[in-house]
Amino acid sequence: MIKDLLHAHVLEVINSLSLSHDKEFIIEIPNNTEFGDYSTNAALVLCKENKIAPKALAEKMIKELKKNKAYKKVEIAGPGFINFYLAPGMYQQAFWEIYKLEEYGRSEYGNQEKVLLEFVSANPTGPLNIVSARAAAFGDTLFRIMNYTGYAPAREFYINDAGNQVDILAESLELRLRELHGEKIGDFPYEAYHGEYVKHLAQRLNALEGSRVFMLTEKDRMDHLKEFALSELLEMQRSSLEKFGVTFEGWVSEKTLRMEGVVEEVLSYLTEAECTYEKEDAIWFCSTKFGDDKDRVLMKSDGSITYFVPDLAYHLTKIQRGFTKLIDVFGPDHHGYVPRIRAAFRALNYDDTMLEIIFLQQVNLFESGERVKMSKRAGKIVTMDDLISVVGKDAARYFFIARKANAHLNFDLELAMKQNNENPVYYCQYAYARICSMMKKARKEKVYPKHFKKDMITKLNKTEELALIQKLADLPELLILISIHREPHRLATYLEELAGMLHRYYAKYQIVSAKSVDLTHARLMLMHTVKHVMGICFELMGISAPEKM
RNA sequence: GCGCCAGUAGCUCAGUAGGAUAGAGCAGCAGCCUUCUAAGCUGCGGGUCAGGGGUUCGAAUCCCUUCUGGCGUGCCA
Repeated sequence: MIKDLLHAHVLEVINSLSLSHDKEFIIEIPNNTEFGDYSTNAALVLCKENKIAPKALAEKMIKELKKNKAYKKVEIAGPGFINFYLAPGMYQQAFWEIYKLEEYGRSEYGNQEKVLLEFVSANPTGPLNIVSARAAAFGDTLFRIMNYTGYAPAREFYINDAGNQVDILAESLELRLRELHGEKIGDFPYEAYHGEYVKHLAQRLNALEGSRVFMLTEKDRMDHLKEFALSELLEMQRSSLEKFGVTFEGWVSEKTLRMEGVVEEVLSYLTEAECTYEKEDAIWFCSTKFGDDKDRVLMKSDGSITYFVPDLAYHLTKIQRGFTKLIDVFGPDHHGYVPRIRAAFRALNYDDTMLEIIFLQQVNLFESGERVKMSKRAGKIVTMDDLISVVGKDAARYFFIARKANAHLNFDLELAMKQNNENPVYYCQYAYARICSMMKKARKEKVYPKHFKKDMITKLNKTEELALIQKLADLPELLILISIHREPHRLATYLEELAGMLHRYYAKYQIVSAKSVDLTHARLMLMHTVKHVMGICFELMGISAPEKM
């Protein structure tokens, strides 16, 4: 918000000097405090189009800028930067604006655009693993921040409850069930699901229905087993996600889509658009005409359809439901899939820029320095529930949120189990708890003001205090940038920086002191606001804000 | 082979509409608790931003190229 004021002022000066300004200049906070509180590259950026040397231009602008008394100092530096040193009054004014807002940082930037965020969408053939946990933390946090910045986002989980994998699941369950009834089944098939959870499912079904399933015909039995396994596993996934603080506005079932006939519809659309052909008894989509590197099968030679068709149908329903931005959060193994979906959008005359895919890179699991390969089929996975019970929801969410999407992520189990302060979430939460503790003390010593008033602010003039205010002032713009670039990890960085400033401030100054009540009031007002802003950040990340630790 | 993503301190990672002396946490070393919580603070050490070239006032960031790693390249999902 301070940046906006400065930007407007610089623009005003540019206009008053009748300079052309086709190129965009920026206001930034220099990483070295010697270069002022804020700085602009305006003279460097605009010198060419105005045919004037950068330093001369900067001097000219500074002369005008200095007419505003809100600056302590405005000076030229380096090749032509203009550095601003603000008088405390400007920070204090900004602080008052921040203090007054209940939902500080909320904006209407997104214009209520309907955005569909699809993430996790794991096969319902087993418990959710660490990779899904990463997707859940990422997608949910992005949802919260977009919502806060004026978009109208919705979270959705696509349930892959039809097709091959589910059949294999049912077969695996049947084998375990037979085992339970004393049948010798020999080696468990390689393709089948080996995880312990299948045994648990079998036990549960056995307890409920005994051997009744075996009376059914082959087809009825498979359908029954499928239905049972799916509902159990889906519920398991839903509850894991809920424990992780993630809920979805929608759960869309592939099976349901198929029953509604949407899939045939899509096939007919593609055929009408003359984008399909028959080859080797299969029906193909000529996706190469639309930018894919090979054509894709829609219907296999055995008459069944590929995964692609219902998934495309699903994406089209998103558009039909009025969403104008479709964001898919995918694992890295799906990137080869994107060109064909885009191709289909183009083939059907949809704007494929509506579709945006975010790739989360994989999570590499380590155990005592050794890379562990995970495989759902082989039953070797670290589940999301394991993760939550071992490191806790807050630490786990933070761990995933704090890293940008397209970076590989190394996860060391032993390290996580130590549950030490390796995870910076404690650093942030501790800062919050410390503020609460100060307030408690202030109340106990009866120096906590009934109301915070504007004139208290003038006592805030220490470098550290103004720096804290500057940091607070940065949040609204940051949240918008996070929404635009889909980079929730930057909020974690912000929170760590804010927490660090708080810790240093705390160590250097006595906040609560009965000897100087006015100063205490002013500082408590600052603490109150920092706490409030940190609370907003925690909420946006789905992490709890502890009153004490 | 082709395609996508990545390579920044001992480790895990920030920094990207190009900005000034590349940052943080952990680990290491040395200090700081009779005073608001030491899950904290202060200081020290630690770097050829994978290598090379280019673009320009200016590059970790943009372009080209080489190397290394991961993933993809199913009538699987």
